[in-house]
Amino acid sequence: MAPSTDRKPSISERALAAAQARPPSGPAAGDSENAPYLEGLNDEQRAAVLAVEGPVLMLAGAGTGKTRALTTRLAHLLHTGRAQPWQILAVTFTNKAAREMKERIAKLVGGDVEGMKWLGTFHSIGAQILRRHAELVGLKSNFTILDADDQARLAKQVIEAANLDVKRWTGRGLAFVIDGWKNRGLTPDKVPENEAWHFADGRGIALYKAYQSRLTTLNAADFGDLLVHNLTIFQNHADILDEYQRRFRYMLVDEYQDTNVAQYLWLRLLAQKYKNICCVGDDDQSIYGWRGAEVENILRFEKDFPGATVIRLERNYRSTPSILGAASGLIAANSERLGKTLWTDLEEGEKVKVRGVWDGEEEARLIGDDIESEQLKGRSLSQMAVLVRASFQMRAFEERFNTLGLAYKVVGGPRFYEREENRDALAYLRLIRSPDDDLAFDRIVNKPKRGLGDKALQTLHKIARANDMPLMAASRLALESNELAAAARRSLLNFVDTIDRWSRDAKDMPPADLAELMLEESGYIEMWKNSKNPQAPGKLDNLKELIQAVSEFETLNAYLDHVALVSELSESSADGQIWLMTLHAAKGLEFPVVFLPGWEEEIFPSKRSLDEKGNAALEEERRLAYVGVTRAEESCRISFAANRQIYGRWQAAIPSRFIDELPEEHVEVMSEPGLYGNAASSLASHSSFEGMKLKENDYYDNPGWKRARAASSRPAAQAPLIEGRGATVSVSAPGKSKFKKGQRVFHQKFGYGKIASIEGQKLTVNFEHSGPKKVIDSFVEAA
DNA sequence: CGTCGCCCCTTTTTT
DNA sequence: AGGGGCGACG
Repeated sequence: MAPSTDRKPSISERALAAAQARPPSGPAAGDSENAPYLEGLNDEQRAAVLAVEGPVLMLAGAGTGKTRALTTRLAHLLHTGRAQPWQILAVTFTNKAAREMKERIAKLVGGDVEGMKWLGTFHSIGAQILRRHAELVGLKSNFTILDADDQARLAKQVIEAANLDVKRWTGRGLAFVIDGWKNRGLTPDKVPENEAWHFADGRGIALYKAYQSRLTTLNAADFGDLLVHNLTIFQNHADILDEYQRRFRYMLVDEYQDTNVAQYLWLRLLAQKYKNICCVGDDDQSIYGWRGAEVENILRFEKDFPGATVIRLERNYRSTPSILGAASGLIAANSERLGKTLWTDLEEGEKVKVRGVWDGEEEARLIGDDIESEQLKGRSLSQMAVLVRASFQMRAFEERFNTLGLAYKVVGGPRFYEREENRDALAYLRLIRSPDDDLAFDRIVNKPKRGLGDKALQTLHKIARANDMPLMAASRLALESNELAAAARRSLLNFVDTIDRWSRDAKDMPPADLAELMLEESGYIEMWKNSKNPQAPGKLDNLKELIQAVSEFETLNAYLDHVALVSELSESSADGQIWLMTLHAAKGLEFPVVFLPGWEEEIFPSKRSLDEKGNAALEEERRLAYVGVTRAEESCRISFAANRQIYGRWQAAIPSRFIDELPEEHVEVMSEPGLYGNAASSLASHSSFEGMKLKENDYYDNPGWKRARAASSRPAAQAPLIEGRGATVSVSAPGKSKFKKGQRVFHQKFGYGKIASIEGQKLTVNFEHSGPKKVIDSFVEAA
C-alpha cells in the first residue's frame, strides 16, 4: 500500500515549518532541531515533537509511533529547559500507559523522571490533588478511595436506608447511575431534574445526595469523586486553580478520545492559562463510550482551542498491508469518523485468516495447535496473543493451555485485590489509616468470629445513625452504655483496643510488618489455617503475597493508594508466555501473531451493543474489532464457532457481521489445520475461495464443513467457506429456508425439535430436551 | 448462631 | 456452569 497522493501533509508540514522557523523561545539552553533524540522520526512525528507552544491535536492512527512522538516531545521539553519535570502534566488513561511512558522518557533523558510527579492516570493525579485540598470538600486528607465493590455496597445501604426494595433497585444499579452523572461532572445539585427518573421512580437525585453524604461521613471518595471533587475545588477556589494553572506549563493527554466530560472539563480548566496542551488520540480507537467517554471531545478540540495545530500520524510501522487493509475495510463501515488513511511500507505478508469451527472447545484446541506450530517455527510464546471480547471467554483457553503445558499470562483477569482474603486484609489496613471507614469496619469486625453478630452490629449501626458518626466512634460510645450484651461488650472492647494499639504501632513500623502483625494478632490467618475450605491454602498464599506487595512501599498510605488506583500486582515479566487478555486491555500493545476468537453475533458484537437502539454501541464494537486487528504485526487469525456454551447452555452461534465486513482481498479462509497436509491446506483454501462463490446458504450446507464437525477426526473435503464482502454467506442476507414451520428436525447438538418460526435461514426450534433455540437451517436436518 | 440448599443472576469492557 | 444471597432448618 503506498501513500495515497491526496494525503494532506500540508498541515503537519506547516506545523513543522512553523516550529522550525520559530526561534527558540524561553530558556532554551540546548534547543536544537538536530538533537539526537529527533533522529529517526518521520516528518509528522518531528512536527509533533517540535510544535511545543500552543494547543496541538495529534491524530495518531494505530501503530503510527504515537508513543514515540509523545515521549520524545516530553524529552524535548525537558531537554530544552522549557519546563522542569514537575511543571509538566502528563495524563494517560491506564496505569500501564503511564508506566510505559515513564520508562521510555527515562531512556531518552536518562534516569531523571522521578521529578515528573504529575505523570499518571487521571485518577491518580486527581487523587493527588484531592489529598492536598480534601478539607475543601468535607474530607480529610487520609480519605479512603472506594472501588466498585465498596461503591455498590454503599449504594445498597443508601437504598435500604430509603426503604426501597433492594431487589428491584440494586446497589450496582444506583452506583451505575451515579457514575454516569459523575462522568459528566455533575454533582447532585447540578443533575437536571428530569434525570431523577434514571433511578427508582424519580428518587435518583435524592439517593445520589444521600450517597454523597454517606461518603463524607465515611471519609471516602469513589473513583468519580476523584475528578468531580477536583472540579468543585477549582471552581470554588480561584486561587487554587490559579496555582495549578501556573504549575502546569505544559500539558499532555494520551488517548484523548477516551476522556469523559469530567476529564474534559478538568483539562480545560487547567489549560486555560498557558494553553500549551497537546492531546493525542484516534477516534477510531475510542472504546470506552460505555464508561462515559465522549469522542466529541476530540472532534471539537479545534473549537475549544482556536488556532490549534493539527498533526496527523498516518504512517503505520506495525502491521503488514494485509492486516492494515483488513482493519481499514472493517472500520470503514463506521459513519462517525474523522477519517484517516493509514499506509505502510512493509511487505505484503500473509492474509488475515478466518476460520470457522464447531464449538468453543475446538476453537481453543486449534488455536493451541497453531501456537505450538508457530513455536516449532521458532516463534516465542510472548510474541503471540489471544484477544477476547469478554473475560469469560478466557477459561476455555486457560484450560487448553494447561493441558498442552503452554505457559500463558492473563492480563486483567481475576483481580488480585478483588479476592475475599485480600479485601479482608485491606479492610484491616484501611481501618488503621482511616477509622471512619465503615465499609472496612463492617467487613472485618466479626471476621474472624468475635461474637459480634447481627444483633450487636445492628445496635452499633443504630447508634452510628442516631449520632451521624462512624461505626468506630459509635463503638466507643456503645462501650460506655448498656446497650450491648455483656459478652458482646467485652468482645467489642477488646476489638477497639486492639485497633487502637495497631494504630499506635503503625506510626513507627514498616507497613509490611504492621500488616503481618495485624493478620496474625487478629486471628485472621488462624481462621484460614483452621478452615476446611479447599481454597484455604491458596488464600493463605495470597495473604503472603499481599504482605510481600506491602513491603515494596514505605508508608501505609502509599500502599493503600496504590492498591485503590492500580488494583493489580506489579506484572511479572512475560518471557515465554502467551498473552491472554481482553481487547480493551490490549489497546496500545502489539504482537507478531494475534488470535481473535469468538467473532460471533451476540459475543462480538456483544449482545448488549446489539440490544441498544441506534448504532453508536455497535460502532464502538466495530472500533474494538479494529483495535484487535491492528494489534497484529504479521499474522492475524480470526475465528468463530457455530456453537457456544453461554451461561452453561449450548447456543447456536452466528458468525459476526464484522467477518463479512473484512475486505475479501485481504482475507484467507482456512480450513481446520491438522486435518490437512500443509500443501493441501493452502490449496484447499485457495480453491475454496474461488469455488466458494456458492449459493448464499451453501456455506453451512457445505457437506465438508458439516462432516468435519460430525467426525472431526475425518478430513473435511472442503474448507469452511466465507466470502468477502458483498456476496457472503450470508448469514445476514435474507434467504429462503427449505424447512417448513412445524416440521420436526434433528440437530447434532440439541437433538430433536419442532420448528416454531422461520426467519430467512434462521429457525427457531423448540427442542425436546434443550428448549427453544435459534439455529441456522443448515445445521438441522429433516427428521 | 451456623449450615444447607434453593434460586437468582451472571458476562462486557476499567479507573 | 458457578457463585452469591437469602431463607429454612438443626
